[in-house]
Amino acid sequence: MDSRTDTRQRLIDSARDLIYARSYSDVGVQEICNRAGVRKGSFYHFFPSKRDLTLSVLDQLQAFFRHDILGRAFATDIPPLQRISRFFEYAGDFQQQMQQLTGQMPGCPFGNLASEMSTQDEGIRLKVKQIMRDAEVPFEQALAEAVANGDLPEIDTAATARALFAYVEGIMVYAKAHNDPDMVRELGKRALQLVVPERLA
Amino acid sequence: MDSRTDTRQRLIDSARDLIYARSYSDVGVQEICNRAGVRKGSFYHFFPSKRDLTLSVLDQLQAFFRHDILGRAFATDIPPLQRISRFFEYAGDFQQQMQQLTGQMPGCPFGNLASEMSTQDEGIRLKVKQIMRDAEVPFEQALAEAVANGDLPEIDTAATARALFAYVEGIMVYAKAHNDPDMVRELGKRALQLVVPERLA
DNA sequence: CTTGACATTGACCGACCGGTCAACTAGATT
DNA sequence: AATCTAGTTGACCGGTCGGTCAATGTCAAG
Repeated sequence: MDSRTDTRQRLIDSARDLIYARSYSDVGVQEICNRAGVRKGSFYHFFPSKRDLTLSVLDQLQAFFRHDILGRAFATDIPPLQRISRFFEYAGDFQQQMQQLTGQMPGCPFGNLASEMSTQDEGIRLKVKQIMRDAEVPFEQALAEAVANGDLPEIDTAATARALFAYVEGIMVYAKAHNDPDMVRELGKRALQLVVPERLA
Repeated sequence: MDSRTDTRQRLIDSARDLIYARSYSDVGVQEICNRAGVRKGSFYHFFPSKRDLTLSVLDQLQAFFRHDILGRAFATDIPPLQRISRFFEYAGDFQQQMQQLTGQMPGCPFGNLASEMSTQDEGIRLKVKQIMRDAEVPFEQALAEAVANGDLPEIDTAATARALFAYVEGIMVYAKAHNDPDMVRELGKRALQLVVPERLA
């Protein structure tokens, strides 16, 4: 049981690192196995296909994102709107760490897979879509709390949270193309402007 | 000379269609040649590599984007801020047309390649980065015109234009993951909120 | 009519693709 | 000791990868 979970987990970790650093199509099953120290035959004992492994990778990435990024950013030790700003700081920190480790800015693993795979694999698209929807929740909760506090007028918190997370994804693509993690923080400073409803013609 | 440009152009068109619909790594040189009706040997007469062909594809996509999307959206027949709103309408229209043709929402070809290739090919990354920088220009010009008109207070037009185009990219990723072109228009309605500088703590 | 440049062809390269499979090992259960 | 099961192994499948190359075809300028 121990070696079972261990081999399986090493395959997930290996695939996560390789696919996040490059892309789904560019990484082969053999290479994933090499990095995990697993023979290819064993791979197919644990996963029916490369695609299914990728779905497991997404599950674990979502768990990490939820607990270590969203959870920390949206902790209730500061006022709700400041939590949104803190999320962009943490996202920038994370990208900066990745760049120091690898020399590259990998961007958002979910956005990357959405861009590459949405037209090719409906299962992956739906999983990424659900991850994005779940990511909206803490944004919406923070907005609702700000409305309750009187920090914000009555707004459509769901639609606003969605716009905020779409902006997150765009910042990641933009910063990745520029290979510049500082852009995450710089562009993130404007995020709160998306919060207040239409004021311009 | 005629057949030269013709074969070369057919290869560019074929690669554009295939890579935009799927991804760089998933499309092979042989498949590009098949669709173009060209033998593989001829391919390497016109392009030193698949990568170089992709750079040519990007050049032509940029020309199309500049003239047929940005040019029309930012025409001066309406006030400057309305041109920004019109851009999102046109972007949504284009994605909807693509979805009707193919059943899929391909998103932004530049953002797609940025996500997939930025960590893998510096030449492609730099070209996409430059395309994005160029795309900011009409946004910035419209903002400057709005400031001059008194429709807008004095703002950092360059930084605001950048935030707007990052938002564009995010909308495309988000709508692609949802396979829903309507999201482009819905989320686009919030774009102008990014325009006015900080008003919230 | 010849020359030379461009264009085209198809065979070929080694490597790799995702995936399959029968045989084998090891450890727990009876 | 015999049985069962999960795990492991390495050979193997047909097909494709990006790219090379020498031979051939085409056509216009001299």
